[in-house]
Amino acid sequence: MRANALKAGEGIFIASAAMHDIRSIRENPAAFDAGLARRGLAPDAQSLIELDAGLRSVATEMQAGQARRNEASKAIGQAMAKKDMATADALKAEVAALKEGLPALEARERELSAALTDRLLAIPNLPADDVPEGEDEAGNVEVARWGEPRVFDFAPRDHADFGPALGLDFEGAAAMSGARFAALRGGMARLHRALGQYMLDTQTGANGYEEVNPPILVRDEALFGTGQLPKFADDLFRTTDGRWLIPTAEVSLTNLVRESILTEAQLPIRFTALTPCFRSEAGSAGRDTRGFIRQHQFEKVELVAITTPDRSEEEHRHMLASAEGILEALGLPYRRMLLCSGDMGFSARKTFDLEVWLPSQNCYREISSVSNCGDFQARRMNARYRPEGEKGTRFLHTLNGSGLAVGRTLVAVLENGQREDGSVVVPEVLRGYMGGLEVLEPR
RNA sequence: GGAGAGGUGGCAGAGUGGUCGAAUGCGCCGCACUCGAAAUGCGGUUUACGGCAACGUAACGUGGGUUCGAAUCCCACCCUCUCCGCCA
Repeated sequence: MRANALKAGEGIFIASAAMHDIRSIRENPAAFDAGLARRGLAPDAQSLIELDAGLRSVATEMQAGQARRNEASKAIGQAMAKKDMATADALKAEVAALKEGLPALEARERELSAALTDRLLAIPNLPADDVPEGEDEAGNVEVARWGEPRVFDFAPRDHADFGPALGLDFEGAAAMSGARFAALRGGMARLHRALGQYMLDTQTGANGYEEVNPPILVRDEALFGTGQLPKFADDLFRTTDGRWLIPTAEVSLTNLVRESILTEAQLPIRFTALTPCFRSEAGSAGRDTRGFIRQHQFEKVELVAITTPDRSEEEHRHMLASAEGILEALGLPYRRMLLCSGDMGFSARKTFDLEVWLPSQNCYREISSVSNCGDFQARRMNARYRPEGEKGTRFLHTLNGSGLAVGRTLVAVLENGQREDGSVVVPEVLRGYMGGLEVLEPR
């Protein structure tokens, strides 16, 4: 039992309710419901539209009342300026009567507006048209494969078995922190560091991402913006002062543009960061309990792109290539999966997962997830840009992906590079980061 | 942690209960003048929501409250700055 669930009224509810655009739902309810259906969700448009209609009728009535009140108040001011107290007092009495029902209308309007916002905040992004139909991961489509899984002349072992001899210390970490923690020691720590540095250097180099060292403790608003809240509070760690540990640097990097209006010339913006990530893993009891695959704390090099709608597909491809390049440089076989409508994360409209080959499990395991969120997060964050030669503003598109998860990459390097004697070959591109070390030997 | 100051339009900056969505300056856009430019003059220049429109409503950090009426008064929170303390 976790205590993270936001109590009613506790959360920060974004004032200018953007998220899903109620106007477009109103104009095309069938398309909205069809999108929900692809997500495996029940139709909701009808009920949202009724709520919205109720809200607008109350709002109209409220505004009419306010208009009358404002008009009379002005007249009172004018009368008082002329020292005509009799008229002023008469008007005051009149407005007082007028005002009878107004507070109730205002309260009702607030209530309905908050209710609509709450409903809209809890609805996931709708899948893009080219996302395949499917209920769960069985519906994902393999779209590419790179590299040949190595043929072993001995039975490849699980990293959890041969890792400890190389400095992967589960017991020491468990003694102080509990399950799902590990301490890396000696060459293992350095290999992990080398991986992170190599990834960061590559993303900031040829791939054009700006390095950021962001906060990893954030407030409610940030998590509402990227979509972890309000629905997934139980997956997160919360501090005693009400902040949250980020589950991914996507939160920190994307929120860098919250509530801002960018010029088209500033785009695209590409951010990368190497940060610790924290996840409660509340819903994954029993899964991946052995080894370094699923930890409460892990490091990840995150990629985030902020762009215009017409360029977000292109940016998605670039991000995918940026993540895949790391796997290829490390010589790790992987496959690219296009996630089906039922398996995508809350904020995504289209996601590719990269899965790396793990010989001990004889299968591919997720090591990166690269998503185009369209304008979904931008609406929640109120992040806009000014199109050149146009008057108003439009919502940005945001994308995020791992480039890559450092801990899982370490696992892949260990397992794919293991030798029968329990040593591990250090990939060539990392050797410069390891003082030229070519092989990690058992201690 | 203690003490103090402050958050107003793209920017600077006035406004401390009444025709204030907000003076003035800068910037920006248009027009005039000019061969052209500068200078000058005139006009314009926030956003969101509802409405076919006329128009209405809301917004002066955020959220509440007082009042016939709030940028202005009260409460809470957020943020910035200055000084002191502590600290990697």
